[in-house]
Amino acid sequence: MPELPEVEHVVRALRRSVLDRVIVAAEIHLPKLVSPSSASAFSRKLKGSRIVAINRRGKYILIELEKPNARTNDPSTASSLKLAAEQVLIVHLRMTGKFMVLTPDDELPRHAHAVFYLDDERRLVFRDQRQFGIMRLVAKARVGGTKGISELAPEPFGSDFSVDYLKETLSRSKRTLKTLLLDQTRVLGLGNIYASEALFRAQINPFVIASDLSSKRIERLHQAIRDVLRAAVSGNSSRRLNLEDPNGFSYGEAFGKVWQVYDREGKKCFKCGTRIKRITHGGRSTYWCPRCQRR
DNA sequence: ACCCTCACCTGCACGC
DNA sequence: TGCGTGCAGGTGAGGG
Repeated sequence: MPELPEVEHVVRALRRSVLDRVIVAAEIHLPKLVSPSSASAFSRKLKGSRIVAINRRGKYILIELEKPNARTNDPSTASSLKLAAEQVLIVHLRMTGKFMVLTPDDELPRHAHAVFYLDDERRLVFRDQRQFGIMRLVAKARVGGTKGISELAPEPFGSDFSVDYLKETLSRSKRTLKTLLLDQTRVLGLGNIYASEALFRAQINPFVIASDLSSKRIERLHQAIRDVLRAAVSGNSSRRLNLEDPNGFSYGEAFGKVWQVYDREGKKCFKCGTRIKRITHGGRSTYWCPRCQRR
């Protein structure tokens, strides 16, 4: 149930463990994972592809693949490598998607919806208990135009995500801050945990209407968003995600970490001692300190 | 154009 | 023990 920092950790772990490997075969056990592509077409396209880069855009994982052109029995095309097809495997983990790497002796776990056989005998497995995760295969040149990715807000650590950008964005919305922070087309990278955490850090009430926020508070919120995400990305680097260790650190329990407000309903605010509140709307919980985050 | 509600799934913790 | 309910870190379709 990853937000941007957890996805970043998955990306780094994938790089450490499968970069430069060739996918010699692929099995898709849950057709809707790759819909609207068919499972067989998807597997066929992946087969023979080398993993040449692994990146992230928002919460999407982008696995760049190169597949040598199939017509290698033509002796006149000695330079067939130049014709390598560049594809990108786009993966979104949604709530429960996870990657793991299995050695030949390992048994396939439950909910293993995709299995990629690598050229070193290992298998890269995608598990997803709730089956919300998605995979798409697109030509490299078309990644930026892919629905879902093309609408994303600027990367939170990039210069495009400026105070001015946030001011402009908030000024045009009548939604509450909590809702707006979850909208990846406005502010990128936060999920339900870090949205609450960022608002606490900025000492701003989650139910304030976006366009009502003062300049001073917008600046605080901007800083808080970056601080919260940065802390989660770097704070966990001491414990690396290891896709090959089933008992190892997984991002779900990443952080034996204590949230400031998330999941702390009824507990004392670390700052002022007031009991943390929670309400649910639209099926999502929002946590806040009614004293530190007054309206 | 915007925003809200619901749907997509499985599994776990809880109360009766 | 079993069953019902609510909840879980994300998004997208569909409708107002």
